[in-house]
Amino acid sequence: MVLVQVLSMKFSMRNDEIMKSHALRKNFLEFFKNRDHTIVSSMSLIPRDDPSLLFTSAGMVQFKPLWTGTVPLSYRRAASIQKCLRLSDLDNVGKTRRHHTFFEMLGNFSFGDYFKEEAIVWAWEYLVEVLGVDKNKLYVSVYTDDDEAYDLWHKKIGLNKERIFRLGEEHNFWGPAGNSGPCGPCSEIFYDLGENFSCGKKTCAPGCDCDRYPEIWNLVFPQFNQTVAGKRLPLKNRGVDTGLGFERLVSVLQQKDSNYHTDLFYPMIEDIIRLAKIQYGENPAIDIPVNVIADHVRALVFAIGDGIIPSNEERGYVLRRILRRAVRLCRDLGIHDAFLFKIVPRVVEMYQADYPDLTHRREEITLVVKSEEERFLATLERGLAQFQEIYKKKRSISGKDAFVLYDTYGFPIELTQELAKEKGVDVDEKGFSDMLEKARETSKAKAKFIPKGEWKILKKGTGTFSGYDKSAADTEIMRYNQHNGTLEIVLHDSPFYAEAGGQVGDQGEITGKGFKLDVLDTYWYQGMIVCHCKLASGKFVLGPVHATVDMEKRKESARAHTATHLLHAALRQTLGEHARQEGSFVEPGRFRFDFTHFKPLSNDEMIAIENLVNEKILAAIPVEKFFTTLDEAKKMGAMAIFGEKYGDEVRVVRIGDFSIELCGGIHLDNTGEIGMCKITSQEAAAAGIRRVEAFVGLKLFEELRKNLSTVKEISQIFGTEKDLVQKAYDFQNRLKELERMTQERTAQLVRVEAGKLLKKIRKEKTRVIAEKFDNYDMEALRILADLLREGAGDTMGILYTVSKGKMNYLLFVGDNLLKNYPANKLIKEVSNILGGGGGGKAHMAEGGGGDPHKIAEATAYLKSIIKK
RNA sequence: GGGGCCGUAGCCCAGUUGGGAGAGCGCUUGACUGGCAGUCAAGAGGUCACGGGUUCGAAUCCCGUCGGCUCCA
Repeated sequence: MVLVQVLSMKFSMRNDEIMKSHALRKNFLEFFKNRDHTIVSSMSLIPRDDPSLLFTSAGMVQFKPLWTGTVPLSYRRAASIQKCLRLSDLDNVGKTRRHHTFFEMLGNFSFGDYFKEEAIVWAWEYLVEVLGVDKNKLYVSVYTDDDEAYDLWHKKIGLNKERIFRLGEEHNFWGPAGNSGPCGPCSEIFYDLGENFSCGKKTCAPGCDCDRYPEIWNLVFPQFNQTVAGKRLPLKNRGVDTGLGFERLVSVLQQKDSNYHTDLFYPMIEDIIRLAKIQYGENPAIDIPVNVIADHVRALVFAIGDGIIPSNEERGYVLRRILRRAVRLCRDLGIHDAFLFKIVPRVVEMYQADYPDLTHRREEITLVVKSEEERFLATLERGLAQFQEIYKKKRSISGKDAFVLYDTYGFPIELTQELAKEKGVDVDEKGFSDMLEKARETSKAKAKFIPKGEWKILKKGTGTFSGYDKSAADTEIMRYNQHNGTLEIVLHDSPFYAEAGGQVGDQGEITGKGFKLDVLDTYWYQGMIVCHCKLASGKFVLGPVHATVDMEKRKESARAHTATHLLHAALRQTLGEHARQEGSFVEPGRFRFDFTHFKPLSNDEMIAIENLVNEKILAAIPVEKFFTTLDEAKKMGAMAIFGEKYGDEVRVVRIGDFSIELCGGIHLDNTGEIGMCKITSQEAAAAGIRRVEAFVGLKLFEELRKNLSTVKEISQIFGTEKDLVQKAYDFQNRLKELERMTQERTAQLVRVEAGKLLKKIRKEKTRVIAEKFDNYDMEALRILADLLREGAGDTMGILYTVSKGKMNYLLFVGDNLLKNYPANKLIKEVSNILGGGGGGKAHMAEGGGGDPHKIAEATAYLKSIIKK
């Protein structure tokens, strides 16, 4: 039976159709399905429960807990095609023919089932028998002392010794994805593209960095579990983890000399060269940027498709970097406007058969890419101006300048170098990279909270979540991790809900013999629910513990969470089916909700949505929560968000016939418990994505009470409850009017006063005056001083005012005296005498403080110096 | 999570080491012109993001909060 299947497949591979990537994906999964493997669909690029991983970076990521035994096995063999995103090769992308940021990884897996023999036999069989790959072009490697694998290749497969290489830890020991987890020796299969692709070194052989021998299939034999500290412990379900690089495989089968010339990329490249009006395949200086752009756009499409939005932190930031790198390369091709977004529809078209979700999100992805491109172009423009400024001032660009441009203004170092070259100056590259390195160090030194200490394992297993039905538990600690005064704790029976689906983790306390821990947060880590705790009292000792969830906070969280479901349904009903959830953040009493919609909500829409939500609250509809299969849930019309679940079982939350969603979060039993829901703000979260914030329950009530009491207070001030807004405007206008009038009057008054003083100065022929003005502010004194300076250029004087026991004074100096007696110098002496402080400009200075009785003394001083 | 830069009129921004809140564009009104474009003149518009502190005095200095940009993890 199996044989027939293989033969028929082999036959069909002669057909060109099956060499197309789409057919190949199916073919691979079929092959392993026929060998009793469960086909598991690709996980999102956002790993579900591993905070140590930024992206799904390998096919095995979603299976990690299956080897360590932290999750019960629902199958022992699996095969998958996994979307992956890897940043570690970013700089290699484009330089080689085989590195990518985004790639698909085909893989077959065994968890405590088959081991090296089947893995090797099937891999060989699939490549040679089914796909008809020329076995004379294949080489393999094994780990230094892995004789078992060596013998299998040599004796079982019959491979010549010249074709088997023993390589060291660097090549043939597969470290864990992230900083811990399953790992083990591996055996790789290489394809020889021929001498044309060789680096030409004598040492060039499988494992070489150059393009000649791409590693197409890596067969890993996980048998250790690496701890954070780097210790390797035996793995519970040792097995097999293979990764067949899809792009490389397709390239071999379609007999292309580069991954970029396969049907996984070429249609994009055709678009790029057509739109940019350039020639491809003649000049590496053009080909390489084109290839990289194709790679990056593909990565962007899949990442944004999985709900990641370019931003300045974490995953979003990585995305931003990828996009910006592509935009910069566009400039090398002479493209200065937003361009990448034009390629997006092609990617969707190429991949939608196997990734149907992309189809629904095409417009959104395009828009996100476009607006992010435009944003970066603006950043570039700013940086360009900044560069010109620095250059104009200094005629050179130091490493520090380059770093500031990069670090503060986001201006790529490559562009700085290009611009500097045009100007004929050098950039101190070493100085730049030194500063970057230093910045990296300081950033790393204050790294974040992922358990850093060593896990102490008291009992094997992951523990379970029991908090759907209860708020407290008597239980025991399965493992803990103590580090710098904080404790990470995994409970056997955890009533604490771990952060997921936008709902924040539970808080509460864990008490034991003679100690109490505050649970500050709860999160998922490799299939385990971990409580982040701080010792509140006593001394932490092992033993039975009592765990209590802070139910007040949780109830308010549940209010907010159930309200998001109502809001989601209300948005779709009011705005249309396109209003899909993009993400949410739920905390006690309030929530944020992002959804796709292309313009701001109007006032009417907002009211309609709020009304609908509150109607459903007042209708007190029961909230049902139950587990079922994914298929069954979809049949019921449940909306699935990005969440990925193990196995087939999913949790459904249904609110009458109004809302049905897949959700693992904590919900109320009845919508009536929400109390009330009010949207408090809306804004744009990204292009095409709106964000609203809302309050619910007690927190909303608090807010309302605060607002009402404010209004009441204002009413009391105005003496009426009617037309408060109009009243406020009236007051404001009246105030302005009065201010203007006061100003005018002071000006008049000051003119009169100035006239009097000028007359006095002329009459007395004095050159130093000192006058006190009650109820004048500094503004009036300044105007007065100006008038005096105009009328008497040979005079200086002190004008002062005393109010509330405080003196303020102003020293002015006439134009003819300016040079020899600048006011800002004199005021220091004067202030010394008076006992205050002051400063200002040459013609006028101000000061304050001090003793008014000493004004005579200060005047005498001024008179004394002017005589000199 | 850790750095850097920024937040001033409707808009783009200046504000020189703490001492009169400004320019340009836009807006309103008036004048010239048969009308428009244009020119000239006058004018309106600012809690200097917010909250503390230092000071006789803060847009300016210090601390905190919020928001934007940016680099690193």
